[in-house]
Amino acid sequence: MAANRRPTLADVAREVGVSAKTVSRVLNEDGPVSTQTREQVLAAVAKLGFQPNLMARNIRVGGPDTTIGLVIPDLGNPFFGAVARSIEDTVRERGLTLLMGSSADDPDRERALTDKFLARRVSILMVVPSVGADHSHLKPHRAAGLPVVFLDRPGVGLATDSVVSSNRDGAQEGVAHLIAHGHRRIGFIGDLPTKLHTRRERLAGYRAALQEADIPYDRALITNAHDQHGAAAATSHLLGLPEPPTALFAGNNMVALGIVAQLSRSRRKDVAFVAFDDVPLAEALEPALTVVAQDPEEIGRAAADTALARLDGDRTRARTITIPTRLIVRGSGERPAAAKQEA
Amino acid sequence: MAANRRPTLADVAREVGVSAKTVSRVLNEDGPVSTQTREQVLAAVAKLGFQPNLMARNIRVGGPDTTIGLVIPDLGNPFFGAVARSIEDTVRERGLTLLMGSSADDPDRERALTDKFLARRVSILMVVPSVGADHSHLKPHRAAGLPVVFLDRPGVGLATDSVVSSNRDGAQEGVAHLIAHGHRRIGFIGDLPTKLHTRRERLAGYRAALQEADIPYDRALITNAHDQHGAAAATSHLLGLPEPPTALFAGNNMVALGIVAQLSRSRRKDVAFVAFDDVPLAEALEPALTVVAQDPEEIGRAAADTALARLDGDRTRARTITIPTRLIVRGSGERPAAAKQEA
DNA sequence: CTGAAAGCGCTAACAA
DNA sequence: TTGTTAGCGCTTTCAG
Repeated sequence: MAANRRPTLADVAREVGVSAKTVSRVLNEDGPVSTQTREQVLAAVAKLGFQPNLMARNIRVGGPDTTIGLVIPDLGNPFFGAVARSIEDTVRERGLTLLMGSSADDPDRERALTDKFLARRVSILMVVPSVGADHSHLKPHRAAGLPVVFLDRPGVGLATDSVVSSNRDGAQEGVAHLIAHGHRRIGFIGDLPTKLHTRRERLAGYRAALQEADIPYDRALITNAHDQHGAAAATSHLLGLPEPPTALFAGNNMVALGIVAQLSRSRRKDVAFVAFDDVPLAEALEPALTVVAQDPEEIGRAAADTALARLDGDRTRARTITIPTRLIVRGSGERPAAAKQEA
Repeated sequence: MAANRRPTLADVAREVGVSAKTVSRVLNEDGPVSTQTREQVLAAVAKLGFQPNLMARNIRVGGPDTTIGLVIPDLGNPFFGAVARSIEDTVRERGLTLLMGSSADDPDRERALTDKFLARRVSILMVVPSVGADHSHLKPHRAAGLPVVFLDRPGVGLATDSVVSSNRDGAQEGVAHLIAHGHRRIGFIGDLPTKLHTRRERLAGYRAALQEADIPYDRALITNAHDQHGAAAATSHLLGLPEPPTALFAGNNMVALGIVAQLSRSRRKDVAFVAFDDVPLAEALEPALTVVAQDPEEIGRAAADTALARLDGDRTRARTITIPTRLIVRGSGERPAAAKQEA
């Protein structure tokens, strides 16, 4: 229990025989200090192992803390990991540190996290909104100048900046790719819960592609899955249908992993496949996986840039930034459709 | 510039017509408060949108902040993402929030981050040590009761808890698997920089396996790579050798991705392959990828449990916890060795 | 160039 | 059950 108190500014001051304010001046390169005392102070700081208490400083200065609060669904999901890295890279030179937490897509956990972040007086708040979450409680904070940015999905109850992928267009392009290769029965495995913005948008893109090609929409071909395991089950289900699809479209990276695994296990090389969001080793699969790639780096950078601009006084109206996706054709979308396709 | 000051405890108190301390009591469920005033206070809190300033509270209470500082090499690496998730899951119920930053394996950045975390008075500090970093500056903090845990690698200059994988044994097991299938020339592609603890340990395991089988160690078969791209180049290099290896061993997940990609591009199905650390879709590759799997969940949990025990007063001596790895045989290690193998 | 006093938002300790 | 005073560690303000 050697809980010896950590040294304070006063301790350093006493050590040198100056006032606390002088030490403060040295440390913050505030007012003028003689080289003489500066050296002494620095020496004492080193000797005592003094670390200024940032919380005390912030309290006094009154400004926000130099942190940026980030709420994502899952710290372990590589997509959000990549977004977080990009945010950090962008804000680092401004001296901001990341305060992170995962919501597990639960509105209550999301609220608990944002409340904690607000209590810490973060400089910026970024949230991947959970389904069912309402964000009107953030209104006064935004009004008071706190930059709030929604990531990956729009928020509810608060008009603020958001950064999303071109979900609808991207999905449409991916499905059109399958259609161009002769497929007319295309299974869709989207996110769960089905109310998820990304699930809706990507399904809309799917439908748009069908419509464009005059292919009727068959509800039986639409399923959803929350994780890799569920996606594998959904794949089995779809392929076991009386009139099974000849191609599959994955609504996100986790679903893609599940589909690939299941197709591999069941040795179904005849099923064409396009995934939304890229996955590692996509190019090493056989056939290589064609994807609609998102751009997590750009999403993170755009979010951070927008937030920093707000911090710098940008008071223009809230904007939604859409980051383009990119169809990467690698082969899996080109497996021939079954012979029974109609003209 | 509507920078209207955020409401304080005093504002709430004034609104209700009570003292600040009474509001404080309500919010912290401290001393007794009449139901009457409690209601009024709560109403005022809601009306004003008051959020207690956690920094001010911490200053006064004197204790550490309810955060846990975590320094990892790269927020985008799924392995560390999984570790972070596990840590968060373990500490959540204690009310601790994650403060994260990536060091890019640069000692200076690592130091900058730990200093920031210390200045914030984190409750716990967890670090994946960079090569070349010295941690003796943490000594007084640890002595003062701050739990410090090293992750994935041991730290330098500070005796404290650390949690690592069974790198040596795991690598030995993986390489022995290749040897058991007839391979005698096995290429090793490890981490960069070569001083990395994991690189050394895993190479030691590689050598132990060779020795066990009386296979001479050939330095020409040892390379290293920092990322996927470098690993692909190293693969080409090894396979272009006058006496090329018939099997490869990957020193980490990123290297594994690079090797798989390169073998795929060059259509080299004849090369056997085992990787340290699992990767997504390993089972869907052809052949499926045999790996020495790490257990990031368990690493995170062990680290968090240890740190929490320290926080609760555990003063036993520093321990190193080794989390076992597990050989997952999926096929890629079993490709037959080239015919020219000697007895 | 340096110091003393006051105060940031909150809570511990002691009254009332 | 409630209020008052003091002070956490730091910086601002104003004097020396």
